[in-house]
Amino acid sequence: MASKRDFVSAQQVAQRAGVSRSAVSRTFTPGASVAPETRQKVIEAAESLGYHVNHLARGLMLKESGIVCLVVSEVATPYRAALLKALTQKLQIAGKIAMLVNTDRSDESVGHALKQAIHYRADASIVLSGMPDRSIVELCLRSGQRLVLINRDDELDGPLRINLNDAEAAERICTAFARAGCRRVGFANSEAGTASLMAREEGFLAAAARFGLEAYCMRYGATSYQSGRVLAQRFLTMDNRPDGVFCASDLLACGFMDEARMAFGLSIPEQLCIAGFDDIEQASWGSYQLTTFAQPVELIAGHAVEWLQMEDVDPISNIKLQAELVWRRSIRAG
Amino acid sequence: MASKRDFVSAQQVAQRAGVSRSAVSRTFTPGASVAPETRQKVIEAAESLGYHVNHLARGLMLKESGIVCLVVSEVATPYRAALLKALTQKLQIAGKIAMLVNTDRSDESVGHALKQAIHYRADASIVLSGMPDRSIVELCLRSGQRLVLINRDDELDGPLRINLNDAEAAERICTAFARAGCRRVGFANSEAGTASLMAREEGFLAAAARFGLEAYCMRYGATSYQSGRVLAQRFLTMDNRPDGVFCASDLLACGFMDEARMAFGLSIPEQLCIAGFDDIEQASWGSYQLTTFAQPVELIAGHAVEWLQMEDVDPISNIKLQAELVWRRSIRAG
DNA sequence: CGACGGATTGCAAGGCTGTGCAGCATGTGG
DNA sequence: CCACATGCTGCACAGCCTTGCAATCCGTCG
Repeated sequence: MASKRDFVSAQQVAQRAGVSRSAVSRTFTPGASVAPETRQKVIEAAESLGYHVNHLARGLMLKESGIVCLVVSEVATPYRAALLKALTQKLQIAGKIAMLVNTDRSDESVGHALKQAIHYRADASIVLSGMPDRSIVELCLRSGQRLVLINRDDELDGPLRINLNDAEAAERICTAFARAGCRRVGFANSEAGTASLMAREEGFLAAAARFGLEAYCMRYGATSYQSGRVLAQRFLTMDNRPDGVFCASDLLACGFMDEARMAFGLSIPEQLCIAGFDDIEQASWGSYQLTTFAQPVELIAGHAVEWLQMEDVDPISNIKLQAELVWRRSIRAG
Repeated sequence: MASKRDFVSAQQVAQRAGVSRSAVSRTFTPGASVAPETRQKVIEAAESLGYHVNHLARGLMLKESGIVCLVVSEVATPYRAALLKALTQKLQIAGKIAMLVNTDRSDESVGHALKQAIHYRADASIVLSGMPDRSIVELCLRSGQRLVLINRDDELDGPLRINLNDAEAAERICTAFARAGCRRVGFANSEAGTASLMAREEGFLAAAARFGLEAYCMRYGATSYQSGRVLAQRFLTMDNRPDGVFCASDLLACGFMDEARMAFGLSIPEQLCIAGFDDIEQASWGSYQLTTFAQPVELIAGHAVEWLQMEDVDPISNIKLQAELVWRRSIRAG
């Protein structure tokens, strides 16, 4: 196969157009000085030969590949997929191209991903999952690679860190539960232990304490639909089952709701109030009508990509965005 | 920013290790002849400097970039996201890296995507959505770029074409409906007009005719949950509403079910049988329990990636895979 | 002890592009 | 008609890597 590889080079175009190779290069470089006539000849020759500038060589020269590396685990998850979509779209508009690296959430594999980014001299990397090792982060920064961490810890300096007001959001849910007349509330979390997940948990429990509500917290498995069902089993078989449960993510919430209805015959929100986080598409589906906080996916992607294009950036850049409450029908009105 | 760009090169490693640049290169080329002692020195120097082979330059030399371009629209859709995940994983295992290009389903934008692939000298492109122009396909092939079309038309020669037994699957659903005692059946389709979608439609209608079932067909909007609801509205307000509906995709089916239950109070499968296609995660959720055909996502991805790695390939390569029926609870047992 | 073979190593070419610099032609103004 | 500014163009180099080829080194055998 490799033997068959035969792309047309600027050299050939130049020959065909009867000009120098530089002229070809300049034709495809915006702002370069080329006579309209020459440009025309070059474009025609390029067209007929099917020439396309080699971005590998170009990246080599300019030290700017145009590649942005997206580091993600669980791509198929609704929230991740939505964010991925927004990011790739904005990147394309900005003239960048997205490289996708799948990780298994282990920090080690995130490191592996970032090494790939370095291999391809990516202009930047955006991390949606896991937490890279400090040493690798430094390596990236040292080689002039921008880094964006979305909903990650914010220990490290250098990268842009985009986070949400998780704690406040949790507090608002707690308020809503209180207004709905809930007495005992619960927080259903996964064992992922992400910074944002933990912030929601702490925020919720703190608020519950302030409201004087009895509060329980449970963690189980991955942040998935299945875990939601298991958590429902555990919560709803308690002696004093809670009548309001905040799930750390919509997937958990969907699983929780299904289990609550089918295995326990509970009606939502009459007998049990539920809230989620993310506002994945399914949260709006008829069977769920889940009250939840919407991740401002477009905004996140927008800020990330905008930051990547800025000339100079502050070594400590933080962006805090607001997750907006989407009121549907899984919590009783106050 | 670009000014700050400063990756360490093989030159510097060589200097530090006190060897020639070739030695460095050979150290990182499997199978090359290097003395263990030299290799050790090089590796240490590389480690301490944070050297990583420049895949841009390497791709330039070898005429093999290691990049595979994935052309997708509606990335956030469950089936697409699942396929994307499987593909990126298999590609990573094969030592390739995935570039993701978002399209808007227009053939023109698919062309744009493939041009990006050419720019970066991708080893191959995998098209999951839309249908590229013949001229661009030829350009890709001419430059030695492999092409895989998943669930697309199969007019063009050169690319690998992976398809499913859509028609047979539709037929089996029709059989199941007949066994369940359905009298009037319907096919709910979107207006996307994809080859696979149309094959399901035709297969279903043909089978219905053979069974002597009254059959209706409707098409509306995009292949989405919302369209499913609209289609349900239209089907269920008919004078002679069907009692078995095959939805062209699971998303449509989920929307259809929700609308049927909530707006029409129908119980499934007692009063209405529903089937879908894709077996997205939500199809297995408690609220749906949808009987559907499973896209063999892993197999599709496996075959695609395997084909990419083959030495020589046939100009006409077709792979036909079986979608397996997943029996849940949206069709009455026969 | 000399020759020979095998393992390593360095040199230099080749792959493709962008761009500073100097030369060229052309046009303009005096 | 000449001096000068202006706008294009081509040359050559730099950027980083892989690899064929020739040279070198060392061990071993006759």
